[in-house]
Amino acid sequence: MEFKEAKEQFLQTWGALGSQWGINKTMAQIHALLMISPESLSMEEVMEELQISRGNASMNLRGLIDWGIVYKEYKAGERREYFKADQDVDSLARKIAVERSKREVKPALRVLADVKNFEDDTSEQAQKFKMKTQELHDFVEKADTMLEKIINQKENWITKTILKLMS
Amino acid sequence: MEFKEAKEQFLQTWGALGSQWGINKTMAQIHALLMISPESLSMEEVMEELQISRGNASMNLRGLIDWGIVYKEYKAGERREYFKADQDVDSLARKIAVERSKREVKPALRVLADVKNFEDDTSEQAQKFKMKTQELHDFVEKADTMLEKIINQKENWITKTILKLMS
DNA sequence: ATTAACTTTCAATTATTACTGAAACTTCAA
DNA sequence: TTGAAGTTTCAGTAATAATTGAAAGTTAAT
Repeated sequence: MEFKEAKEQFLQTWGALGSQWGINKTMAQIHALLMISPESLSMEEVMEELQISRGNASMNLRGLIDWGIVYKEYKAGERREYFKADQDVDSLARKIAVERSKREVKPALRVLADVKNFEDDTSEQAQKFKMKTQELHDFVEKADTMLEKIINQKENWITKTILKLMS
Repeated sequence: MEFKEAKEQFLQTWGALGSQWGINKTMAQIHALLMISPESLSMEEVMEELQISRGNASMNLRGLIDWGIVYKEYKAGERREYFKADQDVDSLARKIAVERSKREVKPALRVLADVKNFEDDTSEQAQKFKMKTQELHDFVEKADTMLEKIINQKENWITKTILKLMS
């Protein structure tokens, strides 16, 4: 395998992994590309490497910046903007987790908490419903708390977590 | 809010949460429906409650059975098959995690491990690439290991994990 | 062996999500 | 203040994923 080919395959794989875990393919690929590039890249270069349109590149770069894992860089005397990725893999994962919790889990929790306040209904169905939604709410809340605790350990959170779990 | 309405909203929300986390909407909804039903349900009943087609119901029920979180039940003297969900929320989450790791993470790991065996290339690009893909591989592997450790704690794995993390 | 009750399959359709490309917008240098 | 270099926006289009529904398949009672 040649380097170029390896790079290609890596970008593909990372993109697929990303889209399975809630980041869209292009976004994951751009991030991966910036990760492995020694120098920051211009939008033009990103478009060229990944064979994507200007619009796509622009939107997803902005997305990455919004998520706080990619930064703009201005080179002296250059008009063009350059982009570079946060080099720290840990912080990437941490940011994704926080973001997804905020956007998806928290709103769902609100609904789950609310949904058991229906008008009195003593049917078996209604009683079981109340019980189960409560259970699900508690479960999701706990899982979310766990995730928060894990990612809030500064530095090497994965290693630290593994160690603690072995005790 | 009436019970019927509450149930409706719950099924919607749970479906949305599911699809964001890699189970398709209908599958998540069927599971949720079975969770809150005091009795096991026939395919007919599932179709009726969720307003979905026979094909959809059949495919997703099978999917749930494949994932090991829903079971068939045969009632004495009845032709029809009934379905019931695993009542334990914990085990549901555990099974999803295992399944996704197997289907998505493990294959990606193989690629990440492989991708640095390209023919000699001493360019800065290639060196950085080797380094970063190694880093990503180790990261993903660690995260996967962490997940395994978490879910392998029998009973109340979330609670146990939280406790350990507080130490 | 037939048939009624039920389940599965899958080609066609529909819904959802991502991507393109060109026009509009911004910025800065002359 | 003009225009060249660059970026953003977004309506239209393409790609992907989920769903339908009808036909084929299965099962078991008669």
